Amino acid sequence: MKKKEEKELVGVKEIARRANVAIATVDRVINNRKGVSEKTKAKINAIIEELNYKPNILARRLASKETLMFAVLIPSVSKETDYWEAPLEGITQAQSEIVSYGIEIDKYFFDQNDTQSFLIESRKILDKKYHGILLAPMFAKESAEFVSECTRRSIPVVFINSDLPDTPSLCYIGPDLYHAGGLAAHLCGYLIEEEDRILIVNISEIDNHRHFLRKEEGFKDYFYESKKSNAILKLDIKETNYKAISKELRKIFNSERVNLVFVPNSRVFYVAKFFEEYEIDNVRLIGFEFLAKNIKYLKKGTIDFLICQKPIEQGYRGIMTLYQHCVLKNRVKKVHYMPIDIITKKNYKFYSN
Amino acid sequence: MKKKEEKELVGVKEIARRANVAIATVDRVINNRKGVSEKTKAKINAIIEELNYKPNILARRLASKETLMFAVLIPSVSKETDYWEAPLEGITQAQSEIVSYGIEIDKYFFDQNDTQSFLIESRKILDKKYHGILLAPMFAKESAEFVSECTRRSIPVVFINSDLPDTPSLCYIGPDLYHAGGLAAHLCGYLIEEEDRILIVNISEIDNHRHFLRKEEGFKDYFYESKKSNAILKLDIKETNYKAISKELRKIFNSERVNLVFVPNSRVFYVAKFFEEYEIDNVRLIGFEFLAKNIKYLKKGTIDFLICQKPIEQGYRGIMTLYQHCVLKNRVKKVHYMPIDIITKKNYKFYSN
DNA sequence: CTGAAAGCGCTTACAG
DNA sequence: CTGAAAGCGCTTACAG
Repeated sequence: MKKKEEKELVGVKEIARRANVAIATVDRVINNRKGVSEKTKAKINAIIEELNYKPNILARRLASKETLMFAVLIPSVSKETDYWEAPLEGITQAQSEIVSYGIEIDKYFFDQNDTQSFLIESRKILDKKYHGILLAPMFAKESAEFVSECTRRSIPVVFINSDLPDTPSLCYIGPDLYHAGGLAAHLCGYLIEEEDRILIVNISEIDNHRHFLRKEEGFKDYFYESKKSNAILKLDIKETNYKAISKELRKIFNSERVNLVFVPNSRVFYVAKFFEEYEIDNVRLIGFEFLAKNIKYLKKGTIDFLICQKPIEQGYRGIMTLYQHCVLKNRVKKVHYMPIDIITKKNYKFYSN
Repeated sequence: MKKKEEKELVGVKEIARRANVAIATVDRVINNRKGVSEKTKAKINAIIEELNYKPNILARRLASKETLMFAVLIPSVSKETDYWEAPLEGITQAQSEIVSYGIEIDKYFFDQNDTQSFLIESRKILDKKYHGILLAPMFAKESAEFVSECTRRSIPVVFINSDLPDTPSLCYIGPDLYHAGGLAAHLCGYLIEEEDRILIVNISEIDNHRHFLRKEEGFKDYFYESKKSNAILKLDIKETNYKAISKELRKIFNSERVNLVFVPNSRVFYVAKFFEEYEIDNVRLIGFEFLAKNIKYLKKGTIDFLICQKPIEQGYRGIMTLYQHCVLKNRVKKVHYMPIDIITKKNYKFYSN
C-alpha cells in the first residue's frame, strides 16, 4: 500500500515553482491559451519537456466546468433490418462509460432510403455546437458536404461502417469491404467443387450501393486470382419483401443450376427462407451479419457461414475515438479496419459483436 | 457548451446537508468504514438511495492517497511457444490505461514445465500485500492452494486462459475449450469426405493436459452427435523439438491413410513444417492460435484454419476486471468466455487478438 | 501579459 | 461516534 507522497510530484504546481510563475500561467501554456509572452511560454515549455509532464486527466475533467457534446448520426433501425441496433448498442455502452467524465451524446437518426431525412438531421446538428460527430456516411454526396461544413467549423468527424476516403474525416472505423468479399470467396472453396456454379444475390432497394459492389469486387477478384473457373451468376433484387424476392429466386432456380448463393449483405435470411420453403438443401449459402434472423438459419444449417464485422464495436470505438481525440488529445489512427469474423453454427453462441 | 451548474448536483456535500451531518460521516457510510451509529448510517443510506447517488470515480481516485497494487502470475514466454506474449501485451495495455488512476501492476512469471517455479513465484506474491491477482492456473493443485490462501486474505483472484471451476475465484476469462474443439470438428465437415480419416496430434511435454483433453472431447463429441463415421486416430507426442515430432509423424503417415490432422494446441506449425518437408499437400490441417509461426503456414495454405480465442483480450480484460471490482466496485461476471474465432488466409490480416 | 484564490467531488488525517 | 479543514491536480473567473 504505497503512498503517493513517495512519488515524485510533477504537476502544474511544480512547473510553476520552477518557472517562477503562477499556476494559471502554466495552465495557459499547457492548453495553448493565448495571453502569454513568448519568453515565459518557452521557459515553461522547456520545463514541461524536461519533467516529461503528462497532465492528469482525472483532475482536468474534474476541474473543468465544460461539458463536451458529441453528436451521432446513423440510420434508424427499421423493421426490414435491425442491423443498426448493434452500432447503437456500442455507442450507448461508450456513452455510459464516459458520462461521468463530463461528456454528453445526442443521437440523430435518418432513413436509409431517404436522402431528405439525412439532410434534415444533419442540419439540426449544425444548428447546435458539437465538439465531435460520429457519422455513418451512407449518402456519399450529402455526407461529403456535411463533413466539409464541419471541417470549416473545426468539428472532428468519425466515420463508421463505410468510408469516404477523399473526405477529410478524423478517421474511419469499419470493415474493409473488399477483403470481406475475398474471404467469402475463399470460404466458397471449401463448400463447392470445380464444376459448381455460384449465384450472387444482391437484395437492396438502393441501386448499386457502393457497399455491396465493393464486396462483390473482392469476391470476384478472388476467383480470378486463384484461377478458379466456377461460373458466377448475378441476380439483382430491388425489393425487400419476401414475396417479391421469392419470385425472383424461383425464376432463376428453375432455369439455372446453382450450387452456392452468396448474399453480400444482411438479407441472406430471405434466401434461407426460400430454401426452406422449397426444400432446397443441396445449395450452400454465405451471407453477412450476426442478426437474429440470420442466426436462426445458421443454427439449422441452411446458412453455412455468416461474415460479421463487429458492429457493436464499431459504435463503441467510434465514440471512444472522439473521446481520445477531444478529451485525451491523443493521436488517433486514420483507418481502423474491423476484423472479418466467420460465424458458423458452432461458434455463434460465443460471438461478441 | 453546457455548464455543470445546470446539472442537479448530488455529491457527498448535498447528502451531508440533507442528513445534517459532516461530509466525513457521509464518506464513512459510503465506504463502509466503521465508527458511525446505526441511526445516522440508516439516515444517510436512505438519502443515498433517494438521490440515486453514484460516487464520482475521478474525484475518488484523485483524492485517494492509496495506490492499488495488482499482481500478475502467468507462464513466461518460452522459445518453444510465444503464446503468452499475447496475454502479456493485453495486460501491459490495460496497465498503461489505468496507471494514472493510481494503480500499479507487478508481473511474475513461471515455467510451464516446472511446478516448482510456480510455487516460488506464488510465495513471492503472498509476501507482498496485493489488492488483486491475475492468475493462469495451469497447475491445478498448486493453483487451488494458492487461491485458497488468497481467499483467506480476501484478495480477489481472476483466472485467465484456463479455469478451475471448483476454486473460489472472482471470475474466469478465457475459452470454452469444449466448444472450441466442437468448432474444429464442425470445420472438418467442410474439408473432408465421408470416408476420410482424421488424425489428432497432441504435442506436449505435459501429460494429458486438461486443456487439450477438453478440446479433444468437444471434437469427438461433435462427430458422435452428428453421426459422422470418419475414423479418428490419435497420436501423442511428448516432445517439443521438430526432429522427434517429425519422426513420429513419419511413422504414422507411412502406415496409415490420413486426410486431416487436428492439433488441439498452438504447435500446429510443427505439423505444417512436416507436411512441407515431405511434400504432403493433400492433407487438411486445423490448429490453434494466432502465432507468427502458424500464420506463415496459413498464408501458404498448409494450414487451413486456425482457431483463436483472443489471447490479448484475455489479458486486457483480466486486469480491467480487477479494476472494475477493486476500484469501481462493480459486480463482475463469474465467467466470461471468449469468442471462438476462425482464422483463414483471407482474414488473418484483419484479426485482432 | 500575469497572478491569487476559489472550486471540481471526493479522501484523509486530526481533533474532539 | 462526529466534524472542520486541508488537499488531490487541475480549471476558471476575476483583478491587476
